[in-house]
Amino acid sequence: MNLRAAAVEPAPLRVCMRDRIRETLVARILDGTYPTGTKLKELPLAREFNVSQAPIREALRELEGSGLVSCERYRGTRVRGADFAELRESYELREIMEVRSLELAVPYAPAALQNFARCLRTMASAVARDNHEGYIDEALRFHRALVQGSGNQTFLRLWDSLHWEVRGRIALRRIAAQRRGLKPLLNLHRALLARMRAGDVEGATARLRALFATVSALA
Amino acid sequence: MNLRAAAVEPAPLRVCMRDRIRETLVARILDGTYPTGTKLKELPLAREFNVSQAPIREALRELEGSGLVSCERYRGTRVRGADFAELRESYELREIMEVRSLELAVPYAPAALQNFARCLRTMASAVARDNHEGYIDEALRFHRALVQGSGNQTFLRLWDSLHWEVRGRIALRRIAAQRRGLKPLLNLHRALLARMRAGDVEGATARLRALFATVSALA
DNA sequence: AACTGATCGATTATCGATAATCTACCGGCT
DNA sequence: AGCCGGTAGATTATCGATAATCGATCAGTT
Repeated sequence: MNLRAAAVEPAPLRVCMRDRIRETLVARILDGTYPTGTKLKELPLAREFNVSQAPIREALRELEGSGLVSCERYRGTRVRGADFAELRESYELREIMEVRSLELAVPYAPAALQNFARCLRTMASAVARDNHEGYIDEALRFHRALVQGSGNQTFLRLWDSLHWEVRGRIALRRIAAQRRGLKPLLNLHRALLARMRAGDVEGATARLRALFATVSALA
Repeated sequence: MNLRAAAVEPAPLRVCMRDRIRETLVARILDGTYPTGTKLKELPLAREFNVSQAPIREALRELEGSGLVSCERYRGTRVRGADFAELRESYELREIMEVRSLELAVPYAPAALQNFARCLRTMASAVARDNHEGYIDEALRFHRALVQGSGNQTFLRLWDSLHWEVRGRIALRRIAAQRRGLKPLLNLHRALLARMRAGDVEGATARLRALFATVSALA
């Protein structure tokens, strides 16, 4: 699932090596295959993907831009992100963006509210059937729509660049594995939507902050 | 002035073509030499910089990461940012980051407060001497330090990636050219620092928002 | 032994050329 | 005229090879 491509381009169409390589590397970094500090050497990667050095380098430059790796001239590329501190920082960033988006977007148009409600129904049925991945997919759509509602394209691009389709999955799986599962998160979303419907900015942002607090509490 | 490099690496040491090219392109995009929508063709750029296609492509990939251009497969790279709407969006993002940073960092340690005070003195003397560029440099240091104070590295990297050393300069020059000049901005900073000293989060964030409102009012 | 400087292997940066793909244009057909 | 398919030129994506740089090692000196 690539939310960004789905929203912006008609077809993902990954004919291009660079994209395939980049997505593979993103996944490996965020799921821990490459722990923080791992050196990503270009020629070995080139051999692994059966390509030349060029597409590897370009993929690495893109990752540098999204902050997952850092490069030092003539010294190579190292994995930067994905330890827990970094995950928490990203959530902090996401929180302030989503809170501000709420403030900018309330009151919502009926069509937007219907869209959120549809997401919520799908999330609920996923929880009912213990379909964690289904819940995660839909929750990400819900939160992305929240940011989209702000009308701030810069927010949306930033949100997309943080790769929640991978990194959110990691955090939510841990919550799903807890005793109470995803039910509390679902209920918080319900309360949030109710306040959004009521046009109650204060109440809505409070619920949204509570949602993020749940994730932060993972520790 | 490259704040990012100055803070992270000992020496910028731009021995590498990619960096020189990237910085040139950033400046051209943000100062309007390349208006929004301009197609950046690789071979002509390669000829201009007397390099081959490779370093150009990598520079473009980095710009894509920081959101200044967008690429479509086999269709090339176009300038994305730097119209006024985009500038406003970036300021919105910067505002929520700086406000949140304040909330996280208050109350400040004495050393940090002294640093802010030193910035402020430099800003004041620059205004007194009508040295706009000097004011801008120091104001950017002040605001960067604000974000740094949050301890959130992700915030800081994002702040750096927005190229305020170019884009902030553009906005502030317009304010400096107005009737009242930079004086009101300086006074708002003074008020802000006073509230920071007092450990008054509410008051400080209010002053900070007022600062950003001044910029947004540029229209 | 500690220090200095030269050298080698590994790795990144860049090059020049080729393959893949897109866009615009053109002629034939309905 | 308007539509379709194909071809040419422009542009991007990738390749394979070379140059530049780094880190570690080692000989020689004190």
